[in-house]
Amino acid sequence: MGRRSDHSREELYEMTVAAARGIVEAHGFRALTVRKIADAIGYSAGTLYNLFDNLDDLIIRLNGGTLDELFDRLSAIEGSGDPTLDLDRLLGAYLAYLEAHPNLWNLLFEYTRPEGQVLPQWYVDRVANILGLLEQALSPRFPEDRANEKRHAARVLWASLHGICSLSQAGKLEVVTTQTPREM
Amino acid sequence: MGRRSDHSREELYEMTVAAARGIVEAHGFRALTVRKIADAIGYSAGTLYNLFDNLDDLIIRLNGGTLDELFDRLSAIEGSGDPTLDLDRLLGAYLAYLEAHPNLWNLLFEYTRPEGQVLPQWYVDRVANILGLLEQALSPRFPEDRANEKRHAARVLWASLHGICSLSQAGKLEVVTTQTPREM
DNA sequence: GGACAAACTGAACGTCGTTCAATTAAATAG
DNA sequence: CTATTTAATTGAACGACGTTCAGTTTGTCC
Repeated sequence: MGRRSDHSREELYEMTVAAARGIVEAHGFRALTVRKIADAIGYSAGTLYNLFDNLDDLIIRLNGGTLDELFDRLSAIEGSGDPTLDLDRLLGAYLAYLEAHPNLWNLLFEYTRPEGQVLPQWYVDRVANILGLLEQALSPRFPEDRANEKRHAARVLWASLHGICSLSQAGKLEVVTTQTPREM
Repeated sequence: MGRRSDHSREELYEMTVAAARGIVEAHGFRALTVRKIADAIGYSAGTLYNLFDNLDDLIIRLNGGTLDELFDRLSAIEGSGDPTLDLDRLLGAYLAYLEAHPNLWNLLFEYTRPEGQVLPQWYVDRVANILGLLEQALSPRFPEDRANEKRHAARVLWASLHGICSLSQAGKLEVVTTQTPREM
């Protein structure tokens, strides 16, 4: 079969990412294969290589969308100026997203790139944007000339939270503790 | 080729785990395949299935050895009774091990089991033993009737540290911060 | 209407984890 | 010492994976 005109390039791109997302949400990231995505959208596997460099690229685009969604949820929270309260709200929204889309969150962190590969700049920027929301909430605690310490604090906080969620999600803490991530 | 008597079953087991460890340390956990391990010890791939259920099983045994090594390093530290000092020493030993064997540490956490599979009890016990060392260092801070809170604190501490090391190791923080795990 | 370019496919390649009949050697029995 | 049983080892095979690409079909432009 040759050229088809069922969908534009952009439509195909959206369909592909949506199909990939559906597979991950339904069956976890181990179930995500090029052939299954192709089947889901009614095209052959080779076609996907017109749209993406490879599966790695596709996953990163999908993860980019997840980061966008996460940013939207977190940035929808209006700041009160009280760091304790704001951090609590951010945490709540973050955990709510994690609980609603555990497999997407999983793909975000458990999928690591082949060695030597670096994340594209646009991806790094989106992570930085989310960290920016954290910094904003922390602002009242830091004078303006200590922006570096604020950056630092936001990252330590983020990484620690990540550790709790990560181990909990992987079931590596459940066997030792019955606490939920929220309690921890 | 039929039965050989080059090595006993135990020797073969040790050789296999050692070969797997060598591959992971040298080339990362993505390079770990059954065929490469078999080549490294001069046997065929099928032979490994006499010793291990599957690659998953083999990896867990290897990780078990890593946990043992980690426990040995950490338990070699004699407690001073001062939690701050003891925790600092434990942290130092932990980070030293991580820096010395980054790929082994990687395999310990980045490798997640297929869905539905639970970790064997002996594996869970070894994790609990390491957490026990943390609890021991925390002891002076907690009265005896608050053992649960101590357990809790040890796990939050552990998970947070894990998050920092995990993101740093994966290069997901380097792009946003230049801090080393030790500083964080 | 003919030439060109883009999209799409099916088959193929090499690799992976895993299984298994066949083969060989050790262990045991008579 | 030989015959039989038992255990270890292999090579070939299976199905699935990511990826490539020659060949085919369709749209587009002059």
